[in-house]
Amino acid sequence: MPEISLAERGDAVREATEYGERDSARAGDDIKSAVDIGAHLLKLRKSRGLTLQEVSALTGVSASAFSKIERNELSPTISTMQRIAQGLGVELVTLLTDQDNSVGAFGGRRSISRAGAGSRHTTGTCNNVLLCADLKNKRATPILTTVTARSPDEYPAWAKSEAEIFVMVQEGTLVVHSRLYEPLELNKGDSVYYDATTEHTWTSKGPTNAVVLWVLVDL
Amino acid sequence: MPEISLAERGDAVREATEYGERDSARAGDDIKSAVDIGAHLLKLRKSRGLTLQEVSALTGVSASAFSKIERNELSPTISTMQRIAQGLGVELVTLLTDQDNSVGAFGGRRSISRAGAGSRHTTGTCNNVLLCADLKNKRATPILTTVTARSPDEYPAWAKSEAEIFVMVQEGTLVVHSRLYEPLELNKGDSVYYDATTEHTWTSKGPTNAVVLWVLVDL
DNA sequence: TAGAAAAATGTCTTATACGACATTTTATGT
DNA sequence: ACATAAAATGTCGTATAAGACATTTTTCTA
Repeated sequence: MPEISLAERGDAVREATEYGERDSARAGDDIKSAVDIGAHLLKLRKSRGLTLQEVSALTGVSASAFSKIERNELSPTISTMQRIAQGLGVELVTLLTDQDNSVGAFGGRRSISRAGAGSRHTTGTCNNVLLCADLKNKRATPILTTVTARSPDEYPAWAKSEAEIFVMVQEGTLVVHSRLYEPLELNKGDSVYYDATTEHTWTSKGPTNAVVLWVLVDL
Repeated sequence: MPEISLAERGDAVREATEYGERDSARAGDDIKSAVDIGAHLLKLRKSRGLTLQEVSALTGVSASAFSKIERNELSPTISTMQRIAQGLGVELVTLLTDQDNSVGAFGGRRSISRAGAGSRHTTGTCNNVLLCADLKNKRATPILTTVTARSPDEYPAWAKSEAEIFVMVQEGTLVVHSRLYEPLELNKGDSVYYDATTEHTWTSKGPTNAVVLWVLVDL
C-alpha cells in the first residue's frame, strides 16, 4: 500500500517540521520535551552539503538508517548516535539539544531596570537588587548588591552554587573570600570572574559599604 | 555465530566499565568520548535509594532492561532514555553528560581585572576592553565598552549572535537600537537584559561617549 | 523535454533492544 | 546458621533498530 504509506509520511514530516506547535500541544509533560533529533540531523547534514551516502561513509551508519532517523521513523540507539556524533565531529549532546529551543524560549524579549529600581531583597549581610527580574528563563542573573558585612564570620554559611560569577565594584572596597585563595581586595572599577562551586563570600572594607554589580551565570 | 557475538559483548562490557582507562587508552579519538551512561544511571538510582523495580515503575522501563543498561550490556534507544529521564525528573542531556567534566573544566579558577586594565580591542564605533580575558571556557564574557558611534548608520552591520546580553551604563547616555523595539535610552545606572539573536546596535547620545559594562552570555 | 545520474526512500533480513518470568544473589530476622 | 524475603541478574520470546539491496524520486545535462 504505497499511497497510504506516503500519506503517513507526509504527516510525520509536517509534524516534525512544525516544531513550535508540538511543545505547546503537549501540556502534560513537565520535563523539557524531546528535541527533534531527526530535524536536527537533517539540518546539520544539509548545512554541510552532505548526501546520505557520504554521511554514511563518515559515520558508519547506513544511509537507509540515517534517512529513517532523520524522518523520525525510528528511535536510534545511543551507540549509533555516538557514531553519528563522532563521524560529524560534534558532541553527542549537541545532537540532543535543540539550540533553537532555548533561544526561542527567550527570543526577542528584553527587560529594562532604571537606576535605583529593581526587585529588592535584604539580608543581614547584604542588600540585593535583582535587575531585570521580570524576565524569566535568563541564562544569567544580574544583581546590584550593597555589602554591609565587615567580616566573613557574619555569614551563617558561605555561598556555593553551580555557577560562575562576574563582579565589578561600583563603589567602595570589596573583599572576596574563598576557600582556595587569599582574600582579594577590589576597588572601584576592578572586576573578577570566578567559579562559584567552591565556597566564597564577600565583605566590605573601609568606612563605606561596597556596592557591586555582579552577574551569576548558571551552568 | 552466537559464541563470537557473546565474546564481543563481554569485551564491550569490560571496556565500558573500566571507564577511567578508556579515555587514555584510545588516543585516536578527537571527539569527547562517551560518558558512561550505565555508571551514571546506577549512581543516580542509588543516590535516591531506589530499587530496580521502583525505578521500573517510575520510568516504565523494565527492571531487567534497566539492569542491563546500568551494566552497559546494551545500548538503549533514545526513546527509552527519554522515558528514563522523564521518570527520574531529569533532563536527558544530564544523563549523557558527565557533569564533573563541565564543572571540573572551570572549577576553582578565577581571573582579576584591575580598573583600566584589560585586553583592548578598538573598532570605528567602539572601544572594547575584554575583562578577565585570560580565563578561558567562561560561560559569559564581561566587556567594558566606550561607544563612540552617534548613529546606527555608522555600523556596517548590526550585531547578532546566539547569546543573551546584559548591559549597565557606567557613564553617559547609551541608545540601544533593535529591529524589534523603538530606540531605548539608558542613563548612568540603568540596565537592560535582552536577546542578542535579533539584530541590535548601540550609539552614544550627548556630548560624552557612553561607557557601558556588559556581559555576553553564550547560549 | 527526455534520458541519465545521483540521491532519497522503501523492502526485507539480520541483529539487538526490551519485557515477562525464572533463577541466582544479597539482605534480614529469629 | 538457617529460613525467608527482597533485590539483582539471567533466559528467552517479541518488538524494533540497523544494514543490504531494490525502487522511486529528484537533479543534471544535453
